[in-house]
Amino acid sequence: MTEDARDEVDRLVAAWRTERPDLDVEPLQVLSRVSRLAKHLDRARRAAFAEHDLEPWEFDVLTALRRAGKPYELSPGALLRATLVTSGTMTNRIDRLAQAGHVRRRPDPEDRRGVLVSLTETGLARVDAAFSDLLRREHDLLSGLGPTDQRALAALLRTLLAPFDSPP
Amino acid sequence: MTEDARDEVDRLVAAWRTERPDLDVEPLQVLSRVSRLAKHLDRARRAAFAEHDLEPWEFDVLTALRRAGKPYELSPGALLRATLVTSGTMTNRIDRLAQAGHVRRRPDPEDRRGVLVSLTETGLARVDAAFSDLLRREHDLLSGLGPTDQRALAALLRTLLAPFDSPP
DNA sequence: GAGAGATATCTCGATGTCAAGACAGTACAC
DNA sequence: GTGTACTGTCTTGACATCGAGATATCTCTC
Repeated sequence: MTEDARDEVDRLVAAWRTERPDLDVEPLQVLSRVSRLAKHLDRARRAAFAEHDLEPWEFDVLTALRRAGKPYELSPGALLRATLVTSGTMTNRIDRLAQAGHVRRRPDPEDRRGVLVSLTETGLARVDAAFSDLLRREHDLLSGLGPTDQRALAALLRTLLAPFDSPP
Repeated sequence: MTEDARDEVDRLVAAWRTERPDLDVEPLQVLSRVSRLAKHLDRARRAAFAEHDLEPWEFDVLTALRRAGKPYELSPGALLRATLVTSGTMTNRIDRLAQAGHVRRRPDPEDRRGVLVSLTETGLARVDAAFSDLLRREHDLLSGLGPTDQRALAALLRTLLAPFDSPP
């Protein structure tokens, strides 16, 4: 391979090697790329959702409900675990989604502390359209890698992610 | 390998397959993992920097200056390109870093619109200590992968990142 | 069945970010 | 040289997030 496709992180690593030759900066090759890629993905997602009048945070909540299957209903607690945000943030998100008419809140009949949040018709339609669109764009972003490479990449990332998702 | 190490994304993909069997959700195997991993990394970094009394955003700016080499000086414009934030954010960051005594601002003698930002002694010491610490922790995060896997992962990520870093 | 601790949700204040625009200075063509 | 477009930095207002704490309810032990 004539992999001369240097990216921003290659330049960053080279700079560190000059400035701090005493340190092993190899971890940056992986982890800086993960962070930078995530930042670019956020921007791409924002652009994709704009066509459906959705913010990324709205999409995150709506897809969690959509994935739950009928009746598309989850507790705020389940939602915050799915989206990695704090409880205060989730309360705020649900408030605004309810105001926009995308979700509906009702008291949990089984637990009087609890609440259940469910998709409305318009919320369901909106998230389905946005999700199809997102997948189309993500497919394009990955077009630089063949199916084998994609699977290899997914497997490597899974290894890194596992300790976070299932704490020891 | 008994690769049964299902993570949160495997569950997410399985749920989508059930709910939207009409869609090809393979891209999520890669891109959802990138986003989720980045979120976990942010938290880990925040914890690491807390010991050095630095916020992640402070670290980002200080390392950009550190990497520049002596005299550790860059313009705000160069800094915002290095950190992927907007100009308003960078002005705010420099203000607070200057107030904290980590950087210093001076007018650019070559361009009267411009400003140059440089590390102070304490800024330099702080960033060097925090960076060593960060690398130690990142090294541990990657301990689940051998050197070959790490290189493979880095190469695959580079391919995805290249189109963003060097727009065609 | 009473009490202690855990759990679920919400409230509130502080903060970092962005987007849009203001302003000063520079560069280049004519 | 003058005018126009561009560049670099800063200002402002809106907003989403977090963290800590408040409140209500549940659960488990004795």
